[in-house]
Amino acid sequence: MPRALSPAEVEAFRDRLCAAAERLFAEHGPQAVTMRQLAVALGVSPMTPYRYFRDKDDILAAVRASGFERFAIALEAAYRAADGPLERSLAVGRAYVGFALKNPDAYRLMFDLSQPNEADYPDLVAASRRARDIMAGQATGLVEAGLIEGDPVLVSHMLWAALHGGLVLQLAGKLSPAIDPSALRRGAFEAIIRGLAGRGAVLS
Amino acid sequence: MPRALSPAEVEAFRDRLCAAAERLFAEHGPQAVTMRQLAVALGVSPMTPYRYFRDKDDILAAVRASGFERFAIALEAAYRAADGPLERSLAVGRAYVGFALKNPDAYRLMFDLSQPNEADYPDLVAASRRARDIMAGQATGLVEAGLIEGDPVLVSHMLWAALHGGLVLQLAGKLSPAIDPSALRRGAFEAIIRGLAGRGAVLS
DNA sequence: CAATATAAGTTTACAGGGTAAATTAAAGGA
DNA sequence: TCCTTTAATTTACCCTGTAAACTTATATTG
Repeated sequence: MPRALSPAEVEAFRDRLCAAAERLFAEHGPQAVTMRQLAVALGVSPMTPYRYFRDKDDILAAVRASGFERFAIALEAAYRAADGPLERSLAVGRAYVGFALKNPDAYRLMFDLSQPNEADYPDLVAASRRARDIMAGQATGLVEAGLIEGDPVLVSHMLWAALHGGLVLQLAGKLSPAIDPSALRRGAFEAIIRGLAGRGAVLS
Repeated sequence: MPRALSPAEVEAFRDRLCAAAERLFAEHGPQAVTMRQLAVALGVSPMTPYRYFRDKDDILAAVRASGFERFAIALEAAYRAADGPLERSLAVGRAYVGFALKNPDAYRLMFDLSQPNEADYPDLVAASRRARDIMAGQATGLVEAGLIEGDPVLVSHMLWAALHGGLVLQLAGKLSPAIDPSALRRGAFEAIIRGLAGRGAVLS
């Protein structure tokens, strides 16, 4: 049905395609998310997606962007719901771990090292930055309250590294004995925040 | 020249092939390490590698295993050269970061989440375990010396997570402003060890 | 020494991948 | 009505990984 195709329709198609990609990814693994499989999932010919995305990398970037979007929303909600810097940090940490464990495939893809550099995908950069800003805000709160001493940016990086590193090693099966996921969610990583914020940690 | 082919010759071919794979990986990216490219790099026909490896995943597993081998050797050297638990942990941490920054491609591949599960590759499991054991030994030292309180396994996981998370976020370009690599090597991450071991950190 | 078995290596072939180019079909404006 | 525009499909190409058949050269055996 040529002629036109409103921005809303374009957006709708892109969303449907991203959703299909996420489903394929989650249900049949990374090697199953192929142009042709995506096409059949949408009941469309193999070349149709190219009207809406530059190429396959562009599609995967959109999927990652949508993941970061939902991720940022979850972190923001936790941030706003808690009050007091320490409580906020703990809540954000819980939300972070919760998201990763509830959406392991999305989280994997979002931080996959073999993915092309995100700099070429503005939407992805924006969504990614949104999540990073919450991490920075939470860390700044800890520093301003005197719970941790040091550069807020560095503190943010450290806490993020601790969370991400633990999750990624767990998801990769490198930790042995493996960590009980429910223990993770309950707050094994809170130990780091509490440990550092507990008194006088100085990061420089 | 059929008949025979000593174990040493087999090992030599496998090593040459792994080396070629690492070079392709480092010089032209992951998508360039293809069976046919590997074959031309060795001056051999495309099917010849299949005499020495089950399939492509088997080759990549061997490359990862050799990476973990060199990684473990570096950590062990640092571990032995230092004396005193804190010094040992700091030395191992420095060696860890040094290896990752000097061999970013190897490190990426070793911890790539989209790689098939390592459980199917005994050599990889062994090499991986060797590295993990050093991390565990170093953490146990900290706990036994009373520098950190808690389960040594958990302490090991936490420190490993902090190191790995920071490196991986850095390699993925997620940290902004990016960390100066030389600062990383000089010991930005020592802050975590020192912070935790500084006095009375309790991890549980 | 000649014949054969065996194993290293190559050639050929195929299914499935991403995507460029040509083609078709449907709708709005003249 | 016809023509332009554009969504969508069809076709085609080259590149993957790898199975199967074939070639070639030695080591063993008669």
